[in-house]
Amino acid sequence: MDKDQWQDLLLLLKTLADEQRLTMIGLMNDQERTVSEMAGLLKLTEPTVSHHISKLHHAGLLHLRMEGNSRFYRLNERRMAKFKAYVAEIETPPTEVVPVESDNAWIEALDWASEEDKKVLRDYTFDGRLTQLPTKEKKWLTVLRWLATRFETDRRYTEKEVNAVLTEIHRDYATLRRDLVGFGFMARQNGGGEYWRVEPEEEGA
Amino acid sequence: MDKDQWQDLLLLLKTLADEQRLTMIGLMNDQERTVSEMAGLLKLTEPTVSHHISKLHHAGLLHLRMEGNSRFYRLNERRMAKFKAYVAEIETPPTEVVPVESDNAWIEALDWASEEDKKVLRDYTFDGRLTQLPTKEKKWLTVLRWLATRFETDRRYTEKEVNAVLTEIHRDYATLRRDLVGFGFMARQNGGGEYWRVEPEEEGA
DNA sequence: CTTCTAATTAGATGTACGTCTATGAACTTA
DNA sequence: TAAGTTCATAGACGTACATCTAATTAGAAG
Repeated sequence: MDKDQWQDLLLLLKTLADEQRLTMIGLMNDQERTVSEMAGLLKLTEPTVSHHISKLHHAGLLHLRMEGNSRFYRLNERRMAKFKAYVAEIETPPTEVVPVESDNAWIEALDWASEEDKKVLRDYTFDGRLTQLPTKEKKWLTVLRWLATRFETDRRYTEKEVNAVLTEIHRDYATLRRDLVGFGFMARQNGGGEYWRVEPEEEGA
Repeated sequence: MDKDQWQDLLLLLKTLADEQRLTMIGLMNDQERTVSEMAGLLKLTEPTVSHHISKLHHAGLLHLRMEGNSRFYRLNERRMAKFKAYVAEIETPPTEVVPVESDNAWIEALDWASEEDKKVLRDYTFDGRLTQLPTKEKKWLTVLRWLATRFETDRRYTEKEVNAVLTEIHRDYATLRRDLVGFGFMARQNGGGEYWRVEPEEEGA
């Protein structure tokens, strides 16, 4: 278990370690529920349920379908499965030793990258950081695709969290963030500053 | 998952949903650790570590071996396995419907009880509560053995929690508690008011 | 008995967060 | 446009709790 996964596990634990939210998980299992419906069942006010929903949603645990005035939430089973997988190896230490990725070894380990992609990454990175932003769109897309993999799927990030991850890659995190969204690697919620990773073949079901 | 197990899961989630404690779990996996040792590794003061230890211990997640001035803690793997089993069915609702155990059906379901034991329980209980405390020691032991099963193994209870469970069985919870300890069905920590269930064949490993 | 060591307990402090009321935003329907 | 519905957001309030310093217990060693 690497450090990011361990932080992700921690997020999930904190999110689920609440009586009301754990109950809601049960309510939304195999069934769509609206906020007002759960407020009635749990005997809480709607804003309170809304608060819990936002926590669960931010942790990627919910699917949302909007229809008319109502928002139908239901459990994201893929995400729950991930949580269970984490818990299965929960004793594994956070692995304090970060391998430092001395050179470009990590590039070879990328299973999605073609030889051409790998060459681009070798050319434009040093020790895991971008040294320059490619201007050719094709190369830029390769870089963005790699950037996207730095984010967990099925999890919501605040803008601050996104920036924190991207700053590790390049000073100009704003450009990276904008194009990740612009080219469809990440999505952003209409109102708030919430982001999540999108995969081309995802959510098709 | 019944209501007690669900509350137990909640306790474990709350206990584990903390960065320091999750790290400690890693440190104590397959290895004994002392408080001062972990305080050094985590860069926390000893009282702080002690605080976290007590939470983990209360949740039954630790084994303790005392030697000289030091206390060696290590992970209780059986308890972690229980947690994992809970998580595996985490979506299962709390099962709000308590079957009410209309009559004595629950007695038949006790796998440890002989026919003689069952007769004692039928005679001295009504709707799951003790109607009278047997004076004959043999019958009393049967009752105590049953009472012990109302507690989770591998978990620590405060005196208040013990009383809460026992009050459901009989007004005179103090007598029940005293004899549970006196006859070796439960153990109590020397100083504080912490209790845990002991099984004759437990901890022998 | 005294001194040292290891850990817990007591008490204080600041932060995180669950819950509420009040308000605003987005959409539907008349 | 106006009125109604559903939910989210803002802000306030109180409790829970992670952490610290200081004091206390319990055992070991002198």
